Amino acid sequence: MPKETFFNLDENKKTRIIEASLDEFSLNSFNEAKLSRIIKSSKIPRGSFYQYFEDKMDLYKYVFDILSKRKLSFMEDLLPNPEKMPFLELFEELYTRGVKFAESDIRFVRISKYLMLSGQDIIDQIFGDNLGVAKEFYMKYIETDKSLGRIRQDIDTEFLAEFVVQATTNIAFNEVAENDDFDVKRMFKRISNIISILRKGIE
Amino acid sequence: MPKETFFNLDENKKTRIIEASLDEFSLNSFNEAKLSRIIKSSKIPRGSFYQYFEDKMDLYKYVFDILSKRKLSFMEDLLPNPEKMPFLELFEELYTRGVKFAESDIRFVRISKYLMLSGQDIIDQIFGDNLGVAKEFYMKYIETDKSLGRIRQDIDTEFLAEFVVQATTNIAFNEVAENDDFDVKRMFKRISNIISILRKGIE
DNA sequence: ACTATAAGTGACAAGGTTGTCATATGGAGG
DNA sequence: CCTCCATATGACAACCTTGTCACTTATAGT
Repeated sequence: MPKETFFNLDENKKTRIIEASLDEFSLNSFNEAKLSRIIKSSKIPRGSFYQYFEDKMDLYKYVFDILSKRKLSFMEDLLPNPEKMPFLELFEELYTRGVKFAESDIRFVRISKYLMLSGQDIIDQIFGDNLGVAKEFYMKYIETDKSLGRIRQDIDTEFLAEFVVQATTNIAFNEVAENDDFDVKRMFKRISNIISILRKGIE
Repeated sequence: MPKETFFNLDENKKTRIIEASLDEFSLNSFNEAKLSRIIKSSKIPRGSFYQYFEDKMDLYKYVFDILSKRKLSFMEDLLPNPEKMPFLELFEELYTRGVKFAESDIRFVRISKYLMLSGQDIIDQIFGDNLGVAKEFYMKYIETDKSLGRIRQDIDTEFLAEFVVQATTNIAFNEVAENDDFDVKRMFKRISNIISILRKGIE
C-alpha cells in the first residue's frame, strides 16, 4: 500500500500517477512495466515517487487493489445469492457484468491479462486465490442444480466450474488481444453461444 | 534463421545453445528472456553468439521453428483428412496428440504460452496466422457435420471453431501455469468432459 | 610450411533501469 | 521573522543488457 504521503497529495497529482500507472501496467507485464515511464508521463520527480510508494510492486499492488474494488462494485449485489438462481443464469449474469466492467475501462482487462501471464510468484503476491474462490462459488450452484435435476448427474462439478471460470477469463483476454477496440456486441454474442451449447450439453 | 556458421557447429555446441534457449524462453517472455543468461548457460562467448544469429529475435524465431516442426510431426498424418471424420472425433484426436506433444517437452507449451501473452507485434512476427488457419480448418468439418445433420443447424460455425481452438490452447496453458508438473491424466479427463458436454450441446 | 579465409573471443561502448541521498523548498506555528 | 518538519527534487551510483569490434586462433588448400 502507498505511504501516507501519497494519500496527502492533491487529487490532480494522485490522478496523474494512477492514470500513468494504469496505462503502463495495461501495456506491459510487471517486469516490462517501467517506473521511468510512469514517472515521466505523470510528471513527478523520481525522488517523489519513492516518497509515495515503497517500490514498483507496491504501486502495482495498489493499482490492482483499485481494479478489484471497482470490479467488486459491479458484482456485489449479486454475490449474496438471495434466492437460489440456476447456475447458468448466474453465470450469464456475472459474465454480463464482467463485460460491463471491462467496458468501463478496458485497461483493467489488459492488466489482468498480463497478471495471468506473469510468473506464479507474482500472481500469488497480487491475486491470492481469487480464481479458486470463483470456482468454489460456482460449484455450489452447480451442485444445487444437480440435486434439483437441472443439470445431469454425470457432469463433473469441479470440471464445469473450472471450465466456465476459464471460458470467461479467456473470452475477455482474447477479445482485448485480437481487437484493439473492444467489441462488446461480439462478446455478448459469444456468451450467448456458449450458454446455448452448455444448456443443451449439461441438462 | 541462424547464419551458416551456426549450422556448421558441432552437435554438442548446437545442442547446448538450443537447450539453453528452450529453457530461457520457456521461463520468460521474449522481452524478459535475456541473451546474457543463454550465453552464460550454454557457455559460449558473447561474440560467438552474434556469429551464429543476427540477434535475439533471430534465435527466438529459430526456437519457434523447431517447436512448430516438432508439433507438426505429431499431427501431420491427420491433417490431409482422407475421409470426412466427424468434427468432434477430429477435435478429440487433435487434442490428444496436442497433449502428447506437450508431454514430449513441456517447455514447448510454456514457450507458446509466453508468445500468446506477448504483444501482437511479436505474435505476428513469429506466428503468422496459425490460429486463423486452425479455425478455418475446424470450420470445414463443422459445416460438413451440419449438412449431415450431426450438428444442429443453429450452431454458429465460426463461434464453435473459435471456441474449441481457445479451449485447447487454454487448457494446456492453464495446466502448465497451475501445476508445475504436467498432469497428463488430468488433461485427458478434461477433454473427455468437454467433449461429452459439447456432444450433447451441439447435436 | 605458408597463406587465406572462417570462426572464436571478451572487453567495451552505449543505453537503460532502479533506488538513494544530500539538498532545496514551503508552510505552520511560535 | 525564524524555525522546524514534511515534502520535493534530480543527480548519481550500481547494475544490467545488447551489439560491436579489433584481435586471436584454427583450418583447409597449395
